[in-house]
Amino acid sequence: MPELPEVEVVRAGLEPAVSGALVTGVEVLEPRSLRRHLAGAEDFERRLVGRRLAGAVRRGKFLWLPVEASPDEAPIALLGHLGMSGQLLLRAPGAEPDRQLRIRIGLEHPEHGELVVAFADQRIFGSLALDPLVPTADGAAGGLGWSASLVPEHVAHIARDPLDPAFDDDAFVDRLLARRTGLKRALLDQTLVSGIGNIYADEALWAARLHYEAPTASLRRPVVRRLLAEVRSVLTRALADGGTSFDAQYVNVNGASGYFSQRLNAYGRQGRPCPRCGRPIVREAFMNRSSHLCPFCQRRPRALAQAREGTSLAAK
DNA sequence: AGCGAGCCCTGCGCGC
DNA sequence: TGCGCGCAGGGCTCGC
Repeated sequence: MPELPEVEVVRAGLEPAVSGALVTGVEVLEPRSLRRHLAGAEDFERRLVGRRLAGAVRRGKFLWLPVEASPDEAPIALLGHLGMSGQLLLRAPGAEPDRQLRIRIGLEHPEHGELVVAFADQRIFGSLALDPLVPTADGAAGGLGWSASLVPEHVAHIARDPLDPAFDDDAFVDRLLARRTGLKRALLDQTLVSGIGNIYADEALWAARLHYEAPTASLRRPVVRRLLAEVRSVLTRALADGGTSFDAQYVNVNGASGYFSQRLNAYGRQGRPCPRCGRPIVREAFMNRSSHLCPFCQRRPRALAQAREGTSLAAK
């Protein structure tokens, strides 16, 4: 579910509440939400309770809360990924349990007093884990929200996102042009560029008038640069609106929805008019998901169209 | 290198 | 009303 803007809203909401807070208790209600913490729930709880959290950091769709350094342990962080339906909520200690509550983390903050970080997740594709921090490959800060050049081990292979000051535009363009794949597939590849999911890929492609199956190798450099600018633009605008909420699945740390769904031009708008040309937006199957596009504004590349015709003729 | 398939899951809305 | 189906903001692993 949540893509970069939604995860950033959550990070920004957590930051003031968790920075400097002591972990007073951990309650694991659903062990499957720790599937990426291989040592299990008991280990997770034992190593987290009594530790102090140092902030909230994000790279792409990954979020982590660094644990304050201890003299007898290598640096670690509480790593979270929301998957398709995960939420991190800030609650008062006595509050009613949230729907699909999986893990509760009790905190004592020097200024804000007692509070609870509740991890709720309908589909259990998301997870929390304690992960060792390792140095970043480029020496720059690990992500947004913290100056240390450290990143959780399980995030080390994830590319920087387009809102990261250390994102290298030229390197991204070079790497994308070197791929032999379809354009949307490349945008969704978190090892090439992170933070983009199905919604913002469709929105950026619509804005740049590019077809999702355009072969990456066929593109010209300025076209890729323009696409990157559109990616940044849509991520930034969505963030300013508090993210995209279609239902109660995505909410900020206080349980409130974002408003960017009202500004979507292509995603989820099949059958409705393209805001640019008025012709209907269509939905097509793609990677066991969907792509939404305006077939007029976003023409299928000719070489690909011919190949398709060839295939269908051959099939007859 | 890249891709498709399979897997990890729950719950909602729809048509019958 | 009940049931089956398709659908959903993600990502990891494996075999080809």
